[in-house]
Amino acid sequence: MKAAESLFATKQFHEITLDAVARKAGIGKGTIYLYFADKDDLFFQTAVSGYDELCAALRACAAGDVPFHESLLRACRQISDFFRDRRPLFRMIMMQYERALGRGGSLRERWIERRAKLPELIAGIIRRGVKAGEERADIPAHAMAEYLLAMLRARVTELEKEPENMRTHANMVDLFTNGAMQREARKRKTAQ
Amino acid sequence: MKAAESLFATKQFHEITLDAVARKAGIGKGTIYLYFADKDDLFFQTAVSGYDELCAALRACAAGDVPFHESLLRACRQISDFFRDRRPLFRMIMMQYERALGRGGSLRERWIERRAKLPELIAGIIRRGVKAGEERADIPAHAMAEYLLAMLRARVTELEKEPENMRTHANMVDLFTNGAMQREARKRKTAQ
Amino acid sequence: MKAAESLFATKQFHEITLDAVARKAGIGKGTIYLYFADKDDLFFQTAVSGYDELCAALRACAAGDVPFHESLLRACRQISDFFRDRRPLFRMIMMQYERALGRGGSLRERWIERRAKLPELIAGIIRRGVKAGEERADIPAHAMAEYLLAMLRARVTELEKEPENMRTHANMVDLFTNGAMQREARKRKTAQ
Amino acid sequence: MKAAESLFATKQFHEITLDAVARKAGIGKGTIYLYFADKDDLFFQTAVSGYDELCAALRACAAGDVPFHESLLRACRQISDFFRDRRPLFRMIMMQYERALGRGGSLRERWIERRAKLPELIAGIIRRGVKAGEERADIPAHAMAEYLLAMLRARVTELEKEPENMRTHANMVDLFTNGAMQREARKRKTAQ
DNA sequence: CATGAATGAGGATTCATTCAT
DNA sequence: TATGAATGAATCCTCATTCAT
Repeated sequence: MKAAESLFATKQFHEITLDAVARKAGIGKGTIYLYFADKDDLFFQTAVSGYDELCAALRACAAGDVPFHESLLRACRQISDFFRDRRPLFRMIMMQYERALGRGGSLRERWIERRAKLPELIAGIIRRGVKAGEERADIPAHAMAEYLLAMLRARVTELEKEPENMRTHANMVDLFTNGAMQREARKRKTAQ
Repeated sequence: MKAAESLFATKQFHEITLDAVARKAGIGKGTIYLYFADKDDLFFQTAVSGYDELCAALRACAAGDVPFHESLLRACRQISDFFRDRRPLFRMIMMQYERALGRGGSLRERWIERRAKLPELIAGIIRRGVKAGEERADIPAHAMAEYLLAMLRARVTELEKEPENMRTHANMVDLFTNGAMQREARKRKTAQ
Repeated sequence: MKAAESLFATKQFHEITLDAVARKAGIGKGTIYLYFADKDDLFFQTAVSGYDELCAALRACAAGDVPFHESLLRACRQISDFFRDRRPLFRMIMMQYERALGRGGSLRERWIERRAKLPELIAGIIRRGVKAGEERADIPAHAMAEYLLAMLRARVTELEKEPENMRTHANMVDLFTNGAMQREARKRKTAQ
Repeated sequence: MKAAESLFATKQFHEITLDAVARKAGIGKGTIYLYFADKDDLFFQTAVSGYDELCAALRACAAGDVPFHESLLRACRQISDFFRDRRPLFRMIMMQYERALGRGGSLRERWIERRAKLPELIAGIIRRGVKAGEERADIPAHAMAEYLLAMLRARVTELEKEPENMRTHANMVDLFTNGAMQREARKRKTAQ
């Protein structure tokens, strides 16, 4: 799986041969088929397993008894760092998502189910904020979680080339928390 | 290109044969090569062309002289509707992005350049808000644009199955504008 | 098909590569798949087509207005000669028969149906003999046909190495017609 | 060997994996190689061993002091019953024959030699008939044996689906003994 | 003796691409 | 300009065979 992941750094799924994977892993080609049903399965398992790693790490770090806002910030950092260090894995996960969208079948189901865990973790944190009366309750927590994750994704991909200080996590989470409107403008509106 | 796009609804790039494309398009297989350099090019052109369509439509609709906030909302609706109607195209664009990430080459450059146009359009709208003193200025407009687009993407994909009233555009834009914090909590904080 | 047939002279089905077939036929490997569904199909079609050739030839020669006994002898010669000249084809037909025995499916049906034609031709000749009161009627004509064909097969395979004069067609047909019992013995029995 | 034989009931040689054989036999895959040189050898030995069984059984039953004609009938029954109960073995033997035809090598020799035993046994019985003046002497006994065996084969395979009373052994042996010609016709001919 | 994980040569099959018509 | 038959490189996958345990 590590071999597959590392090769995904520079190539697309259909450009990676199992020959190459086996060579990189230092094992025989047939050996792959002892542990994976086929090429698809290898990539699916790799994505799933990496995803599970992230969730586990996140859960571990979210366990601490920290204030809600700090908790959210830490989770964002954790996720970002994870994908910064393992960019190919990030792409593999996106690929599985792509595949799940395009196609029916049990694979789709399995992935959808797996994928739900990360937003659920974030939603859990947000729910704490809602309970504490700090976060708005008119939007479902898991929807807000998805929006936050999407912003995170944008930070990692589209804003990748941006200077770091233009896209700090604090910055991003502040945008998520306080919104895009200027303070003064809000006061005016509230005053009306 | 239409044939390619429609086939992408249910298949991955490497599962779509040019035979199938030609059959669907009702033309000879060789004919494809009269208009496209190769398979990659066909898909690249298709994505680019669809993307340009969206940008053109967006520009047209953004041209009107509407208040900033309304403008933002309309743009979001436009983009969402476009991709709702042309989901495969959405996936093709994601794929080109994937590809651009993974690989160097002129294709990458060409795509990155093309892709910048949509966020730039949104950033344009946001800048109007900043100038009007309505939007915060501490985060670059194009970063905010990317964040907003990411949220939009989440709405189309991850939240697809959600009941419509949980994820209206108004709702989403409100989250983007006013943030996740509850009003009362904000008052308290401001008061401090 | 000719290439496949000729390669079958010295090799088993699973020892013949499509590479070899294509090379022998002087065509590209992919071309085979334009005309045959897969390797199995190539061999099936080849056997069927050869078999049809034999049947056609046999029908043509059986058309003449010759006395019954002579007719039978000629048919035997025709079949023997055909398979003598095309031994690999004979083996391919046996193989299809093997396959049809072992496995269900439409292939089995198709072959069984095809195969029936040759015995039916022979049975047709025998029936003429029965009608003329020359052949016994207590055994169905097509059963007798199968027995005769089996003897013919033995002549071509098991008795292949035998000196020709020990296994002439006249000889074999005489055995089939008059049986293995000695004349004198029969007289005795009849006399009883 | 039993596992190999039973798998041959529904599959061709090249469709049977040693994995399957080992699983069926309830032993490890490597164990096969302790007793057989390779896959070919396993199937060869299985065929040979089954063939030897048949010959042994036949010899045992032929030993009794029965009239010639009865002896022939019994032998036919014995062979038919044997193959009726062990159809896959029948196919394996045919396969070895096929292989022996197609290819040179010591395997071919070994098989040809082995195979000769069954016709030889039948020929032995027939020779008794010839000596007793009951069977014709103008065709070598072993050729007649081959013809009879071929008829037997036809009964088991081609005529398999036939109603039993159309293809009794008595019937078949009668055809072999007295021939296909009608009694009356023979009288006429003899009278001439 | 028995095992079964590991191997990698080997082969069927696919499909982007070409080119003669 | 359009075609689609022909191509063969490329690749997934199988499975007989080995060998360390």
